[in-house]
Amino acid sequence: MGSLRDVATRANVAVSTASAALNGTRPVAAETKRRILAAAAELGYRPNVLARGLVSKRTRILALHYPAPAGGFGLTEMQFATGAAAAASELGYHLLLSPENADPLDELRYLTGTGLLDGVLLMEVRLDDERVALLTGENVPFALIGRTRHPERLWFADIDFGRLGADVVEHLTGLGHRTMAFINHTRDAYTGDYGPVVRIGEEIAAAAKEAGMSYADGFDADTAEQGRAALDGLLATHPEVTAVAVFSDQAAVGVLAAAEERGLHVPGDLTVVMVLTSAQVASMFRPRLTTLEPPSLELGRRGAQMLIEQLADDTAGPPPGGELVPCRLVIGDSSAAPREDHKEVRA
Amino acid sequence: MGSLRDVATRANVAVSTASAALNGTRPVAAETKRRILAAAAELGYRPNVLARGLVSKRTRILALHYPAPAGGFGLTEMQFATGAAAAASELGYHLLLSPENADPLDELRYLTGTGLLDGVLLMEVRLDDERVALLTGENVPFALIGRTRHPERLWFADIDFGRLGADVVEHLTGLGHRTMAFINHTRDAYTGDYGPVVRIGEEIAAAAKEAGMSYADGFDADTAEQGRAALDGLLATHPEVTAVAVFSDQAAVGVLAAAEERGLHVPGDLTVVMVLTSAQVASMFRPRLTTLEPPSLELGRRGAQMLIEQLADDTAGPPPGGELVPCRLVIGDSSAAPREDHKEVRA
DNA sequence: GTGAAAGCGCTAACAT
DNA sequence: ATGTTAGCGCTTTCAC
Repeated sequence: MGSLRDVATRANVAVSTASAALNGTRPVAAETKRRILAAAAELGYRPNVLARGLVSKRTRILALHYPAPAGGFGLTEMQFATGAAAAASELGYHLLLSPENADPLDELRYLTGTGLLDGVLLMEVRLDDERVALLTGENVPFALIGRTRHPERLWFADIDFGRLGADVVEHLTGLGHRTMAFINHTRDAYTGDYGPVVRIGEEIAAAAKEAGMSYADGFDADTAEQGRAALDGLLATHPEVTAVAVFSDQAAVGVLAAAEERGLHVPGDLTVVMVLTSAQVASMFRPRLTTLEPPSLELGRRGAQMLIEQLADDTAGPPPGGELVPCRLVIGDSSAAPREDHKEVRA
Repeated sequence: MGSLRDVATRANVAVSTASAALNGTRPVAAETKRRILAAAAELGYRPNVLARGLVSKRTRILALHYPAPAGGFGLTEMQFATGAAAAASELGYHLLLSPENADPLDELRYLTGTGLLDGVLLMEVRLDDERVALLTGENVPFALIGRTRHPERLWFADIDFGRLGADVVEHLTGLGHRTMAFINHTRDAYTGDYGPVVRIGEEIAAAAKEAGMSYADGFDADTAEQGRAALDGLLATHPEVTAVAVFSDQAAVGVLAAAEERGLHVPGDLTVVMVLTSAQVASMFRPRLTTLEPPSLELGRRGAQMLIEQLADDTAGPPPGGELVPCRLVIGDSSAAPREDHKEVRA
């Protein structure tokens, strides 16, 4: 298929000269270079990345490592991969998918030792993710999509949860709401240590408090049935609530159903907004739900870019506070001003 | 980090013996082998895949090649990647994401010449996909997720569209419907040559005809607005229709909206079923839509498995007719028997 | 059953 | 500015 030697022979130069001409590693006379490039083109020469990597210790391959999708990935998670692959590709890198199997840590350690990778991008990062210690120990460059509890000295791209909380609250107060509730994902074994579930709850609560809104939470739900129960429970104890933010797509299905069963019109009687749901999915609900759409593609992109940046420049430390990417507010038909006579209606 | 040489030294054997012991390439005395394995374990030895690949010409790396997502990938497309990566991983292979950039064909040719890949998995295959000729010419093993117009001599995994058509029709006739319509994706520059859009239209029409149903199509839609218009147009010319199948998620939003505006109850007055939409998405509609869920993960898995199979056994030709995977019928709240007095109601 | 030696295709000193 | 020489870490003859 044509090796560098063939190119060199055809151009009447030494292999090292051909290499230099093709890579710009050292000066080559214009005429010589021309001959080499011509020979390479005629032969359809493509460098062997294995040979190159073996000696140069750089492969321009990154791995995206992710745990076994507990209950299947959603669109959001998948877009990390697409975004990261696109960014990597644009910068001349390749992205290897590295799903978790039987023994996650062992496999990751193994993979990083094979010389195949220049760095690793970690997805679905948990607050105390063990992969961080492992990669640090192995001295493998890495970056996170998401972040650990203490990401101060790490490269990471994550959602700007602070801003997300503020945006939700601002959207609602802007409409005139003075009281709201948040229905989070439940904290099971998986999500209990999963950053977004923890952070989002904290940040919305903080923003609501700061804005002087009355705030209710603790009615978490992952399924339609739980969502229905959540709204029932919520209205039983907090009948004054005029707006509710929901994290889980499925829970939102139940919330809307429960509202309808009670004769509550959305958004007339109750404003419903989603949080971290894609606009595409939010627009499938009826009414179309307002959502704060996660910047999934962008997070994937930024993660890959940061990792490559780090590879190019060893001296640079991670950006303080990482990269925080805001969500986009996409207003649907599910948010409106609260009724003036709200309390009377419910009474 | 420990090379094979280090292992050999530590075990007091030659490198070739260490290699043989680790790979089972040739008989090694039990005691010798024990020492070698022990040394490898103590050193935390991991073989260098670049060096190995350089000499053996096999890397156990596959690429998943996909065009730039026109309008963004949906969940379905993304799951091909997850499924393929999982299957590859289970069989000891790695999957490289290879998104299309500026010059798709050139890049694919380049990549296959770098010695990095054992084979390529093609996604979003078009009826006359040029990548097939290129890979055939380059003599690179490949498999398709989807298929071309003439896939007879190719390895491919695709949806069983024949069965899909039959399943849709059987579901509807089973409920008592005698007349139906299909709202396909529109055939723009992209989808006009895209297999599923073409095949699904043909197969549903054929199945309906075979079952003696009266059948209407030609009202295609990709967006909610087009979906609304499609139902309006459909009912204007075919008021007798009692059931409609829809391909596009977004179009379904419009179809449901248009039905409601006309005071048509779903499923009481009109049965609506989705085709090739995930149950997860279908369950977000209200009423929950019946759908024939595409076997996306499975297609990804089968594609990767076939490719690996092909790699292991050069002599075997592709399975005749490829692998056809059926969709799963997930019944929601949107399908029911047609009203007895249907014609009177509309009149 | 084991060892010595060659070489995969390339980059990176080191000469000239 | 160009050529020569050494490997990178491994698999694979070929001897013994």
